Amino acid sequence: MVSTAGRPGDAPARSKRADALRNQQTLLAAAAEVFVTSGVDAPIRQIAARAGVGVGTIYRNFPTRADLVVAVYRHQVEACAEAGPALLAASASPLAALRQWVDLFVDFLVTKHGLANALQADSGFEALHTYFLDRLVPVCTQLLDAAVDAGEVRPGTQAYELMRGIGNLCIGRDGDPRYDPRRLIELLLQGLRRPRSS
Amino acid sequence: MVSTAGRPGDAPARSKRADALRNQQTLLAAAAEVFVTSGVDAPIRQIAARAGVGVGTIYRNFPTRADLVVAVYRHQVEACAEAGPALLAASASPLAALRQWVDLFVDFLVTKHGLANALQADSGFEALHTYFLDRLVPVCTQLLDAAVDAGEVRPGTQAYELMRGIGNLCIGRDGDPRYDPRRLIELLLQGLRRPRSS
DNA sequence: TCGTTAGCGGAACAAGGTTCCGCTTCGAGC
DNA sequence: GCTCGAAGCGGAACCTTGTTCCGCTAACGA
Repeated sequence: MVSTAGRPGDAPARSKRADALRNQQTLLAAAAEVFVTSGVDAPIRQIAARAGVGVGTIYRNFPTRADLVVAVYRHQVEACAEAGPALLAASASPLAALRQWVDLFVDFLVTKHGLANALQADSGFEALHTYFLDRLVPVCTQLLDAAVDAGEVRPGTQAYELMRGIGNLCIGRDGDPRYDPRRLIELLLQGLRRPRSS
Repeated sequence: MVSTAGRPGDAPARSKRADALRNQQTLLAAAAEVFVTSGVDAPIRQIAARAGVGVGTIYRNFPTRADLVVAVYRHQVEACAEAGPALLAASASPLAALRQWVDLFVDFLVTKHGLANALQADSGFEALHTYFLDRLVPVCTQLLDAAVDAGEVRPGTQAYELMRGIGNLCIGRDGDPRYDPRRLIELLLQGLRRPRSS
């Protein structure tokens, strides 16, 4: 059920046309965006349109929806992980970097929660989950520590706990205008700040 | 979102053609059967066909799928509750009655689990759940006690626990031939029997 | 530069949801 | 018992989405 395309890093056995590879990347990015705006149940056509490809191309690369969701998941974990240090280097302050990173992370959670649905009882889900933790907790820790070192954030919060809290805040929203997780998460981040005085 | 038709027992505000009322009952029974065999996501057409009505009739009575599922749920709880004493009176032994009742209960669980999905974050779900407990635990207790009194079943098991166990056994099966909850439940009931000797 | 073929787009088909309207039948009033 | 207004019905028609298939395009090895 899981895509047979190699894990990031290993060269595909051989032969794969350059445009096909490019398409796959475009597709992953487009799917990620559409998942965020329309959920993981978004019509295939919508994703195809966003990516500017035909639906056939999606089905060729990802025979089932679960394949696509898993691939996006990996892609997002990777992107999120790489974005951490990059944001830290580029941002004016570590807290700003953390905030931007959390924003990416929230987008990613849509896919993650959709994944849980799409895979249901499928095994291999746990493997993906530990992969996710192993990869992202250190990144979040790095951002958090930097913000603490810079004196922007009070010490004493664990990355795992923060990520889990954010994850839980993102549960169960479905376009309900009365519940916007991002608002709450912003509050959470505010709460993280080191008190002005003291 | 919940059907506006009155709860069992109260006369509808006024005027409701007899055939319409009859149809509604037929529909509930048909939907329950179809839910058992095809799950709560069964096509509307299939339910209409089973009931021998047009799809329009379903939409008129139950505008959304959730309405239908909720109505079937109530209907099933009621049927299950009423079947308890009836089976006890009609069966040769209390254990046989219990066994038949559990069979009804398992059918009902399909709807119940489907309901949880259909309603998701919808409130009112808890209300239905307590209604379910209040109504059925006493019935199950009665059957269980009768079987104990008849010496067919060892004492010491609580109805709530038994029902919950059965409920949990019914989770996550989806036509997988390798997992048939009814087989396990049968084992459970066997385990309930008073040891031959002693 | 050429030929092979991987890969592409999207038309065509399938399946299910939802709406709508002309016909049927109920049942209140007489 | 008969009449007639309208409640209620069935199912065709239409819409959305999933999935397959095939003729065309263009990448790339020779």
